[in-house]
Amino acid sequence: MPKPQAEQAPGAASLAPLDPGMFDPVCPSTLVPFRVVDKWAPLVLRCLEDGPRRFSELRVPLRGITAKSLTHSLRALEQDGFVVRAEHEGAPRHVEYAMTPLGRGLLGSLDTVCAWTREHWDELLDAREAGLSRADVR
Amino acid sequence: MPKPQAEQAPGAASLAPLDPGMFDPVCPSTLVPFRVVDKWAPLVLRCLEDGPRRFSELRVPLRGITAKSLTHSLRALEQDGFVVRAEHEGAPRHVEYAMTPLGRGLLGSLDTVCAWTREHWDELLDAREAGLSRADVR
DNA sequence: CGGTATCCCGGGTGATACTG
DNA sequence: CAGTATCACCCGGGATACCG
Repeated sequence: MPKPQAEQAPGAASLAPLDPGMFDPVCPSTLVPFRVVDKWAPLVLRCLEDGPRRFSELRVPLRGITAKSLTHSLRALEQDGFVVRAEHEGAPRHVEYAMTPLGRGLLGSLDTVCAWTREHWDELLDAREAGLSRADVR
Repeated sequence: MPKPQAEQAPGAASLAPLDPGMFDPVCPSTLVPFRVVDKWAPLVLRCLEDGPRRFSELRVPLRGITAKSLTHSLRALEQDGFVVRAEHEGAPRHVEYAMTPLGRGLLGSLDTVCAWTREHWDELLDAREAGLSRADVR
């Protein structure tokens, strides 16, 4: 485990200074990069997979997300270059969000995790059940 | 995007009911499985990569983690079957934590994300910088 | 050594209302 | 339609103190 970096406040996953190459055990954002830690961001990204979507279109599959949270995630994803915002003219207003190549790449790499999860789904469930019953005993 | 499942409180990532195969846009835990959302858990797992470690040994690389948080993460990882706890006898007390095959598998799949991150590090930094300066303008 | 038990704080999240 | 503004709440996480 290389070089535990000194002064990195954990939790400052979003705009923290970043250090290439090195694994910093204190900063989750190096392990699970950037917005992945965010509650909604990965899901928002996923929803943009098949093409650009409008604000209100995004709210449908992400049931329960508030406008505020969606705005927040979109802004964050935009700042990190995973998503682009395009404002088309006309009334009523029309705004579209789309994935960038970078966003697509991130999503792709996340897919391998998803794939692993699906592959080992039964083991995961079993292990958890076992873990829970053991917790009962204690 | 298949079947948005009805009643899944987002945020209940840890012990929520899980649905195999399907992608549930409301539950982050299907995209980023289980403990990955947790702040420390992935890092704890990472620290166990090279072999079993004791409680206090884990606290070294994870600088700044409190005993409470470490305990919490370890318990969670244990419950989900990613880690095993072994209590050896003798005074002073001696407890060791080790990865299970499942844990190793999860970590492995996470590694692909890490690899992607490292590969695209420069792009990530550039994109973010661009995003930030754009944020200034607004 | 390997933890618990408390207290406390900040922010992430939601609910609701309002606006260009 | 695409958001902002405001309030309010919960709880993850840290600090500190204590225990077997």
